[in-house]
Amino acid sequence: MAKINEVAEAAGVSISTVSYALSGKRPVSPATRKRIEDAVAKLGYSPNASARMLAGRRTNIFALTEPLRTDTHVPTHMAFVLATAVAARRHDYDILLLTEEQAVSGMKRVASSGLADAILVLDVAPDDERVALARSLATPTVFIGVPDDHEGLVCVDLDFEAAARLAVEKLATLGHQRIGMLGMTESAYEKSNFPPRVRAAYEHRAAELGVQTFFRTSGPAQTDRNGCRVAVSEMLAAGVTALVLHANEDAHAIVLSELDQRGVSIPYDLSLISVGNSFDIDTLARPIDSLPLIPAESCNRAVELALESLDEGHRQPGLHLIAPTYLSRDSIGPWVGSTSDEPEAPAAM
Amino acid sequence: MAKINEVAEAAGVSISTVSYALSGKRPVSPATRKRIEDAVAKLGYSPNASARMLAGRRTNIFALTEPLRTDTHVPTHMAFVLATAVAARRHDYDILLLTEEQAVSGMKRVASSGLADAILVLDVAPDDERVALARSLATPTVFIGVPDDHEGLVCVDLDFEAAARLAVEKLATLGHQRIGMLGMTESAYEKSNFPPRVRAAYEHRAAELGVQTFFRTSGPAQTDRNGCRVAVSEMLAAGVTALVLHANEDAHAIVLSELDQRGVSIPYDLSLISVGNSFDIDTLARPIDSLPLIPAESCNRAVELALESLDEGHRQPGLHLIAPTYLSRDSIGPWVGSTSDEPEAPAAM
DNA sequence: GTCCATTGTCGAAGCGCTTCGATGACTTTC
DNA sequence: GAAAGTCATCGAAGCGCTTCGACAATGGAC
Repeated sequence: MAKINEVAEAAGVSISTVSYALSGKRPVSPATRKRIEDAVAKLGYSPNASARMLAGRRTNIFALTEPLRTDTHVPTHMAFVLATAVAARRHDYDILLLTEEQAVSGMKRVASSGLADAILVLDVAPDDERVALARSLATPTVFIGVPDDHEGLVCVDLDFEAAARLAVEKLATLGHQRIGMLGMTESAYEKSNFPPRVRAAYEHRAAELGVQTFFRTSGPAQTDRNGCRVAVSEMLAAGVTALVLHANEDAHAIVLSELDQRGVSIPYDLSLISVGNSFDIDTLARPIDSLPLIPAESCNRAVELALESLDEGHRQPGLHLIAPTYLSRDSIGPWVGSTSDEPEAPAAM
Repeated sequence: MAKINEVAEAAGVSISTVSYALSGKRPVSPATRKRIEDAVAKLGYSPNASARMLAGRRTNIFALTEPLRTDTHVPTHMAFVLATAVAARRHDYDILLLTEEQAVSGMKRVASSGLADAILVLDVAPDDERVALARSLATPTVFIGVPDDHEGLVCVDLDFEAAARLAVEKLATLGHQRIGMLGMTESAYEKSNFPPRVRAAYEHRAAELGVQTFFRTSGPAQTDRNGCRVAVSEMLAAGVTALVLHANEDAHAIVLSELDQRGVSIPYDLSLISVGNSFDIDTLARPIDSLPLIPAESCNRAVELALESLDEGHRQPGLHLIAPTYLSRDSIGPWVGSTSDEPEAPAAM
C-alpha cells in the first residue's frame, strides 16, 4: 500500500500537489497532473480511507438502520436495502449495516463516534422509537417511510394519497360508478394514521367525481384468506365494477384466486388497480395495473436528501413525497355494464 | 462532541492516560480511572472513529460481499447477512455492505483503501469470481460457503458430508434397508463438485452399513414440481422406507404435499430427514427432522476466523467444517415392514 | 542507606491525509 | 518598466487518536 508521500516523491512534487491533483480542488498544470497520474498508476496508489476521513472530516459512510420486523416481507425489505446501497455508491458512499438491536443503539454509537456522515432509516413503524432518537442526534437522519409523528424529520415516501386519487381518476374516466377498495389489515387502520389517510384520499376523490365507494380491510390483525374472499364477494354483490388494492402480496394473490375461481374476467368483468405495492407485481398469477412504491426511487431520493443535509445549516426537515407512476398491465377497462344508475348484479355473480 | 484532550483536562491527567484508561492497555490507578470515567460521563465523550482507525491501524469494520444471485432464496440470504452483522457486533465490529456489482469491485476498493480489516464472502458460487480476487488481496478474506477451488482460502461451512452420513446412520439404526435421497437440481451436480460429494458420502456410508440406496435429483436446472413427484413415486415403488432430502424449500414442500396426497404417513409409512437445509424447517406443512445449515453458526465461526487472521502471520488457510446438529421433529421411525430381503410394495403404494 | 524493580503517568512522535496561507514565476496593464 | 494580478506549487499545521520510551515515585532486598 503506497502512501501519498511516495507518490509525491515519484512524481517529483509536494504532497499537497498530489492531493490537489487527485481531488481537483485546486488547479494543477497538465504536465504535473500527468506525472502524478503515472506515479499513482505505477505504485498502485489508493488513498487510505481512515486518513482521509480524519483529515477530511467526512467518512463517506451512511449508516442504514434496518430492524427486520417479524411482519416485514423479507424480499421487499432486501430490495430496499440493496437499493439504498446502490444509490449510496453512486455518490461514492458506502453503507454500514445496523441490524436488530443495533438498529437503535447502533444509531447512537455511530452518531457519537462520527462513524457515519448520516443515517438512513428503513422499515419505519408508525410509532418508531427511532423518531425520538433521530431528533436528539446531531447526525443528519433521513427516514425512508413516514412515521405518524414526523415533526422536524426528513422523510421520503411514495405519495400514497396521490396514488389513491390517481387510481380513482383512472377508473372514473373509464366510466366506473361503483368502486371498491380492499385495504390493509384492520389493525393497520387503528395503529397508524397513514392507511386511513390513503382510504380518505380514495373516498374523497371518488366523491368529487361522483363515484360511489366501498371499503373492506384484508383481515383483523393479519391478512385473512377467508376475510379477503368475503370482502371481495360482498363488494361484487354490491355492484362494484372496479377494485383498488392497497394491501400486501398475499391479499393480492387471494383476491386473484378468488376472482379466477368465480370466473370473473379481468378487465372485462372487473377492473383492478394496486396502489403502493412494494412487491413485484409481475410475479402475481395475473399481473395488474399498479401505482407502485419503487424502492430505488425512495432510496435515491433519501440518499440525495442525506447528502444535502451534510452541508451544515442546509438541513430542512420535511416530507418528500414521490409522485406515483402508473404501470399498465391491462387490468382495467371501460365499464360495459348497464347504463342504469343502479346496477344490481354484475355479470360474474 | 468532546475530544480526548477535553476529557484529559477535565480529569487533570494527560491525553495518554485517558487513552490507556479507556483501552486498558496499560494499568491506571483506581483513583485516576475514576476521575477519567467521571469526566467521560460528564462530557459525554465518545472516541472519534476516524481518528481511532488512523492511529490504531484498525478500522473495526468488516466488509460483507453479498451479490444477491437471482436463484438465491432471499430470506435465507438475509438470515446470513443478519447473522453476520450480529456476530461481528459481538466483537465490536461493524459490517459494510458490498452488494451487486460492488460485491467484486467493492472488494478491491475496500482492500486497497484499507476501509475494512477483513472481508466476509457470502453466497459463494462453485466457480466464484471472488476466489481469484481474494487470493490477490492482502486483506484477510473468509468465505462463508465453499467454492470448488478453495486452495489457499479460509472457508467455513456445514460439514454436509458428515450430515449426510449421520442421516444414513440414523436410518440404518432404525432398521431401514432401502433409503432414497432427493437431491438438488441436475445442473447442481454438474456445475459444482459439492453436491456430488454429499451424494457420495450418503452412498458410501450406506454401503458400509449394508443399506441399499436410491437417488433422484429435484429437476433439470431448477426444482421441477412434476419431476419431484415422479422421483418420489419411483423411489417409493422401489421399496424405499426412508427419504433423505438435500434440496431447497420448494422441493421439500412438493415432497410433503405428494406424500400427503398419497396418504403416506410420516414417520409410520416413511421416515424423512432433511440435510443441509438453510430455510426454517418449521414453516413446512409438516416439520421434519433435519441436520440444518445454521446461519448463526457459520457466521460466528467466520467472524472468529476473520479476527484470528488479523494477527499477521496467523493466517492459516483451510476448510472449517461445522459438525452437524440433529434437530428432531419426529419424522423418522423404525422400519416396521416385512423382514424379507426384497420388500416389493410398501403400504402406501 | 544504596540499588534495582515495579508502578503510574507524561510528553511527543506518529498514523496518512486535507487544506490554508504563502511564495515564486509569469502575464497583463497603463 | 513598475505595479498589480494569475497561476501553479509548496510547506506546515492540523484532524483526534494510539503507542513508545522516559521518568519520577514508591517499595523491597540486602
